[in-house]
Amino acid sequence: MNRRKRVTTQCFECKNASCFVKQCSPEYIGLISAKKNQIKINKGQYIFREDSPVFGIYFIQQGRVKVVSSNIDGKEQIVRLAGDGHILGHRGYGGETHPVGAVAQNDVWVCFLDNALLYDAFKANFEFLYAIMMFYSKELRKSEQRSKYFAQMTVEERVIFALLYISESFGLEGMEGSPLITLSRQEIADIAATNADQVSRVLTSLKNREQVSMEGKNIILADLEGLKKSIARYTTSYS
Amino acid sequence: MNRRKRVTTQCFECKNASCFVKQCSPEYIGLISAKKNQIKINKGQYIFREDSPVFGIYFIQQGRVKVVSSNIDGKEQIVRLAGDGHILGHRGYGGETHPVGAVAQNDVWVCFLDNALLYDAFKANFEFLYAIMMFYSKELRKSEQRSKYFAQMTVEERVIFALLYISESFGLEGMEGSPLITLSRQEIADIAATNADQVSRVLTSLKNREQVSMEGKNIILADLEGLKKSIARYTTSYS
DNA sequence: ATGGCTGTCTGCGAAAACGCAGATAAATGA
DNA sequence: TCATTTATCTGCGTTTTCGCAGACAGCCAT
Repeated sequence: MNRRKRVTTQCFECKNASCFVKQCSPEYIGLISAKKNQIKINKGQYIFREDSPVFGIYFIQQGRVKVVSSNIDGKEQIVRLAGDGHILGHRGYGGETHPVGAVAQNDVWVCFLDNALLYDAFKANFEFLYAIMMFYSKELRKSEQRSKYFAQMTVEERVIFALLYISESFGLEGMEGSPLITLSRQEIADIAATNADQVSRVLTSLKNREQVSMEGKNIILADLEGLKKSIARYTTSYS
Repeated sequence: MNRRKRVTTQCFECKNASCFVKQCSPEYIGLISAKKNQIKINKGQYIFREDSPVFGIYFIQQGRVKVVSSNIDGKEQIVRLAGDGHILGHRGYGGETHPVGAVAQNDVWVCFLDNALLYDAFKANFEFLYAIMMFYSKELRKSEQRSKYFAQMTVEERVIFALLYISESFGLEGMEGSPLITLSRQEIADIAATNADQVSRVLTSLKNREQVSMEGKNIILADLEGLKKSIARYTTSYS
């Protein structure tokens, strides 16, 4: 279903410094370059779907991605936002199927490494495997921290958290350089674990307090510090 | 503060088959045996505290442990229950401090491997590092699955989930072989992300439906299948 | 411009969950 | 054993959150 296009960027000439593949030895970087599958996914398309079999892991070369997981009623929940240098599909690695799906938020270029290639690379490159393990460790910390926060926060606090998380993940700028959020009310709700109605209510309230302003239907975080302060009792990082 | 006692069980004579250390080469198992720190922690004592520095990882040889994380109001949340062969402190590995604390639920024996020993063992034993990475991957899946479920479930469903989780983690048996739960209302609440009052209410309701019965203040899951059925629309595993 | 489509906002009633406080039961120590 | 402490249960009023429905605004194609 995805419209996929083969392109050719060798890893050693890739400008993405944070890519995990860079942890491998030069010879292996060459091998991975040759064997990897570089794919372009158009905006709105799935990179992989929930419950699809796990063939390998994706490394984001460029683009913005949302990782989603749908619940019983078919409603979506956004588990994570990912950008350049991040990896995708690692949740499923070692399992049968992907517990989540990944959707391109704009045009995205990813490098796909299949299970066999990955296994060989892990075996031959301690630094690579170790870096990926550390990444998992960090992801686990963040995941549990987040579920701890969400269990305590009110809807308003969760929405503010979501806004800050989005701005930190995607880092867009609106007029006057303030952080800009282009996701829909529903998508914000999917992050904040609530519904679009509540997001609207919170936004109205934040508008009245002049902590956010609108640019069309996009949101500008006018008073970033004020927003951060209102959830500072929980945390200082939003990722 | 902990009352700790040195004992001496060599890894190769340890009956715990699922210990990750078994993934290492025979020579390394010997080395770890010699360098590890085997400790007994008495019931109720901390194995490590939240926010304490990370010196290494603990491997549970025998015993039951609850992993807790306290929130703003000082209330505790139980993140995980762990038993024989499980590891502790891995959440903090790679970070500065432990994001969680670990408390012995009964007398516990653990083997402590410090950071330097671990790093050497990882570097020299691909299978060991790979197994730990897979463990992280699985933990991440479970953590996110759980927070997804908890966002959707009602209080009653979360309490039932907690009961099933406890019985699966600690596997105790009461009279007639039915699963037995010895945790307090407050501890159950700490798992189900609610408070002790609500747990009481749910238990009363479950008693009326004859799905659970009491043995003193302990809980017997009289109708295990019925309980499972009532949350089957979410999941079939509770770990 | 016009009509239709989609996304957003907001008022209202209903449901869920909470917190408190008093009653009751169980466990502990002298 | 009895008294004291701790844990559990339950009723009630309050707060939070939700879901629905109608109003409104912006965007697109004709």
